[in-house]
Amino acid sequence: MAERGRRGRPRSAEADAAIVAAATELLLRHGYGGLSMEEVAERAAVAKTTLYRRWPTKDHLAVAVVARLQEDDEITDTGDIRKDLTDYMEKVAGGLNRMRAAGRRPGEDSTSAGTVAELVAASGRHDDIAELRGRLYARRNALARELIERARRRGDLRADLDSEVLLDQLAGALYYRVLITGTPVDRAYAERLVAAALDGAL
Amino acid sequence: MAERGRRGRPRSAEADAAIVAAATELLLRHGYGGLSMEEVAERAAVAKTTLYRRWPTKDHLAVAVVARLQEDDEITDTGDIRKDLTDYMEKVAGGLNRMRAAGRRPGEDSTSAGTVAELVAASGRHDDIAELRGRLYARRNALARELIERARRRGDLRADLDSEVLLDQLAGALYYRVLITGTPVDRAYAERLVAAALDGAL
DNA sequence: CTATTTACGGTACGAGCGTTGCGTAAATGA
DNA sequence: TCATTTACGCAACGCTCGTACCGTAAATAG
Repeated sequence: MAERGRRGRPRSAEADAAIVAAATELLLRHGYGGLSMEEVAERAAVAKTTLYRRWPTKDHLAVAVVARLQEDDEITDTGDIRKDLTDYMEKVAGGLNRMRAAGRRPGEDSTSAGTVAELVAASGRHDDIAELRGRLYARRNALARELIERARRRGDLRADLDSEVLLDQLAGALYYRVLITGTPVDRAYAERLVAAALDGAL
Repeated sequence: MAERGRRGRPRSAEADAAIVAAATELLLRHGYGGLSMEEVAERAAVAKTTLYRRWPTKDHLAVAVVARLQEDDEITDTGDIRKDLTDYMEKVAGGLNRMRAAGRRPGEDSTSAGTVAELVAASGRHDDIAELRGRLYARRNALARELIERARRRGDLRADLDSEVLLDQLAGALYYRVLITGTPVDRAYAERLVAAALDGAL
């Protein structure tokens, strides 16, 4: 049986599930450094070679785990561009904060970006991960851009708007705070951010 | 002789210089992954323990190397806030691009952030590095904020300006492009960025 | 039923980070 | 001069990532 046309012994779905479960548990509880391939193999009751048959490196496994945790946030368009952008920023911030919380024991290491930074670094180490992440961001970006475009056509935004830079500013500020400054981001900050971007500094 | 009050054998300044030189060479030529502690020790003609006596981890050594490479860019105030901010952004981008180029052979891995991302991750792994970087950014941030504050008092910027968010937007967009998007940043982009931040989207 | 193909488990290994222990070298203080 | 203190070189080790090899298990093709 198995998949039509596939020869040989099929991959074990149980192993898949057990590995991902163990890896998720370790990553969330002990952070990126606490995610040990040998520990995952032992907890999943699987040989280490079985891990590497599915994911070529620990980075790839970690990316797979985090990708599974990120529900793809839809963008809502209520017609109020200020509210829509703020909601969108809040969703992005939520994803960041969720990763940011991984592997942190209370009181310890309270300002670092931990897992988020490790995943960014993983993109730098492996071209295929960078490509994957690029596609994800391109898709999300395209959605947000449509939102902006509609608002612009309604006349709610200036006609000569640089939507690429606008999105860089918005998302960039969030990532900058989480990754570089180490400050958490909440809805209040998202509101200030959107206000600044819309109203300008002059 | 040696330092007044210091007992025992003094640290070798030659060793210091040789280590930093070897580490810089390796980091720039082969990137973060190509920076091997044992290779550094061998090239510097020094025992590995001598490295670890000075820097507790490879991350710390790498940070020291990069910090030495970053000339501290002064912020100039010509009275034209648009120009001053653009110049400042260009300097920040220059530092990023310099690190971004490290360890990349032509044609290979052309979109990643490499060393920049690894250093951000290093901040997440070690509290003392995060603190050090925090101080550096706070200092730089304070200078930029003074620049903005002066412009605001001149009446060149709106009175109710959120200068914290403005700087997050500007620097954030640069880091976002380099780290997440993988796009290089140049003066033209800095101009678009400042224009968008000053003029607003409405 | 048999041959082929692919997955699995287990072990061993190389490479790199970081640590430990020990004998030796270079400085200071009495 | 001699004890003390700190740095150095060297070798060995434990840990983790990732790879190689091998015998075995589970599927398909004929």
